[in-house]
Amino acid sequence: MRIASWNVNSLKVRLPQVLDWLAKHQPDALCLQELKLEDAKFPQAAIEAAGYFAAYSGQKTYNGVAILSRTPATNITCGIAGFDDPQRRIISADVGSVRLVCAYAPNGQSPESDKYRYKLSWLAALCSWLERELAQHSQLAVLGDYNIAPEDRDVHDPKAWEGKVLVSPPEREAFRRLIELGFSDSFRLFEQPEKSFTWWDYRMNGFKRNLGLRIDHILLNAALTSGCTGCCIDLEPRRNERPSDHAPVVGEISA
DNA sequence: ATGGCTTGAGTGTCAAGA
Repeated sequence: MRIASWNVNSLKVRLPQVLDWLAKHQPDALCLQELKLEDAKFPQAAIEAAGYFAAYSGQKTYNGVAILSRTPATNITCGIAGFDDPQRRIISADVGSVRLVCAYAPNGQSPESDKYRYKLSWLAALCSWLERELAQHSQLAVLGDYNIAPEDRDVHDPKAWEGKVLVSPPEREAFRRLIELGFSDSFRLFEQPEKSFTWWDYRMNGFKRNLGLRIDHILLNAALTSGCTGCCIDLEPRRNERPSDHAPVVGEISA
């Protein structure tokens, strides 16, 4: 089974690229973040014409998440149970035998910001919720934009980024707590090129100079980890005209 | 140098992203 995650930074703008990518890679499931459109404007017909079902939770202008799948998703739920949040950042569903969680973590803006405090409380709520989800699903994968670069090797210039949002110790600690629930960072199960990133700033030719961060991740529970045969970042869509600033992450699991 | 691009909103120019 092929599963993938992609922050598209506006599904309206990126729809043709998403359709191209689906046709080329034929994933069993694709988790999307930052749709930036309300549900009434979700391009359901175009997705279905491409051979995919869609479960989505959107809002105007900001956030918004979706799970596209070749077979219909079931048991669809939105949000983090017990965490009241108007921001549409989580959608979960069963696809085949696997429970998928599509997540878009808050950016946090800067460590001094109220948005940073919201990010940390959101991550804490995610952690305690996923602990309960792990107990209820034998095969659980959490895919998405975590807005956290877990280690210095996930940062193009660790010195320049030290203490900043996306790499600060409290954020990395929150990511570590997720892993310690019993997940693997599937990308690190395999040998990977140095300076592998999933996001590059639009400004200053960030992609061409590979000034990036690895902030999009596929986390797998133990059962899925043992059957994972690959995880890679697809750089190709980042070279498109009008690209998203994020690249897709693709995982291969036996499920 | 706290900028730089891109998007959505809305039709000026700003908020937000990362």
